[in-house]
Amino acid sequence: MYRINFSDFFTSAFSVDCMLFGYSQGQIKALLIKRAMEPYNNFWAIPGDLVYPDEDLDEAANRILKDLTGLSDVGLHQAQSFGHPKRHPQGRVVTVSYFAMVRIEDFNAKASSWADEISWVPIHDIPVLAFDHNLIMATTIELLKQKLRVEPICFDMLPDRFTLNEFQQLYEYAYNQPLDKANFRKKIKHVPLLAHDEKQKMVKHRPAKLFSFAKEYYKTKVETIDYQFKM
Amino acid sequence: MYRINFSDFFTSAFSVDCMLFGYSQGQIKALLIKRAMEPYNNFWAIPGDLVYPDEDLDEAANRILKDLTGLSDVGLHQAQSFGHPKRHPQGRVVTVSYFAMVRIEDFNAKASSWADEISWVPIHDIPVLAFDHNLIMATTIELLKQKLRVEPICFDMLPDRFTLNEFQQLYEYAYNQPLDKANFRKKIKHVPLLAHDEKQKMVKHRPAKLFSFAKEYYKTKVETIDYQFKM
DNA sequence: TTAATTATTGTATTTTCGACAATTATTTAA
DNA sequence: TTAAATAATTGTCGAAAATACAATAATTAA
Repeated sequence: MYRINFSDFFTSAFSVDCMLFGYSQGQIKALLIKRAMEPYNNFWAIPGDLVYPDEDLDEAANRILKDLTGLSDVGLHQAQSFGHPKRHPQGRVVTVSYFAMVRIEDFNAKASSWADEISWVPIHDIPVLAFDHNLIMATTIELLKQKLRVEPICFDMLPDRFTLNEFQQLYEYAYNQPLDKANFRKKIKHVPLLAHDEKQKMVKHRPAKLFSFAKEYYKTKVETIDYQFKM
Repeated sequence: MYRINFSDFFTSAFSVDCMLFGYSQGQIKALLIKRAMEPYNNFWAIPGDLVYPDEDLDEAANRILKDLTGLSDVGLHQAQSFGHPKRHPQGRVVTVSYFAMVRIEDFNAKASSWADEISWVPIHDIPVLAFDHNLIMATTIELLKQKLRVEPICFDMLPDRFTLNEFQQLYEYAYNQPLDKANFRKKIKHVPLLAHDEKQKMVKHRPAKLFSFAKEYYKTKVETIDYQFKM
């Protein structure tokens, strides 16, 4: 075991990568930015930034989110950390990845100083990305899918009022397999939904009833609802 | 938004905290070390170390594990990262926590340069720890419990040959609730176990049959076994 | 040989799963 | 105004799984 000076350890930086997921047109999409600087100029990338010396990781993730979208008070989930010594060409940068779910329609994500252009890309069609961002993306998408099974976080992506079919289609897209309508409705019967009188409009067939997620009620009852396979 | 020099970001260090879990006497235990240096001299802590400049995170975790126990080729799971600016009194240190499951009987963990003393402590009786290690411990234990539901990792803690009761008691301790024997056996009927002719010895009652986990078989079949609640 | 102890297996009821069928409400085109 | 088309919604039924509880079997210790 070799020894180096204590101070030699304090020569790295860390960053936070902040993945945003949304749902539109039957697809779950991730927000990508086109880099406007070296390294990897013009590559698509996950939005992220270095963490400031006096910032906690969660704070940094929130700052980036705010910068990019104007949103605050969004539920951020920490995913994995990545630290290959060569992952960043300009020095040792360990990155912590976060993800959050948002309603794409609710706001206009804005290209900030670090990006020219942004784009919502279906998670099944992610292009080649800068750095090790393809690895980060793939790992984080797996985590998202796991959480979708266990926590009712999909409602952060759905519009405030949604049809049961939209709800179902989100899961169909995530797991890439069709689900039976009738059975899906039985499975979600313990998820607290509010039924509205309002119905779908502008559709050329029988309109579906609209529902919304009873978030407040869920919070008080969360302990008693079992979303998880139990051993 | 304030601006600082690029080079000012490269002033932090990384550490890896490496939690070991084992199972003995009906309890899931975590390995703690008693620190033999400042800061937090004489406090119990999670074994960990700074990451070397040319090391990947996983490598560092493996190195620590090897140092501490002599073991390599142990399945390490990354948990969460923690980065409060004040979490370490001597500078900015972001830590990535890992955990692994081992058989306590299989080896003698040795106090290394950084520790006087080590101890296996039941996860339900963790004392006050150095740094923010109580937070790290609690978070990681939750993650362990989650993984126990979803992946057959408990066998890394059990002896090579175990009784079905030992298997069951591990889960009872983890979730802190009694389980019905007959029903437990039905639930695990799709877990690939090898039954041995050998039986328990030195017990003052009818000896139980011994089983072992069919790891190789499991690896080939893992795709088809569903350990998880499916939406 | 018997009491004590724990392992192991079984049964009966309820609940959920999974595939599919039937019915209902609405729009659009004839 | 009516019928066809489309999709929403609800229902049925057998199979499988979960749950509660009971019965039986195998050992040891006295």
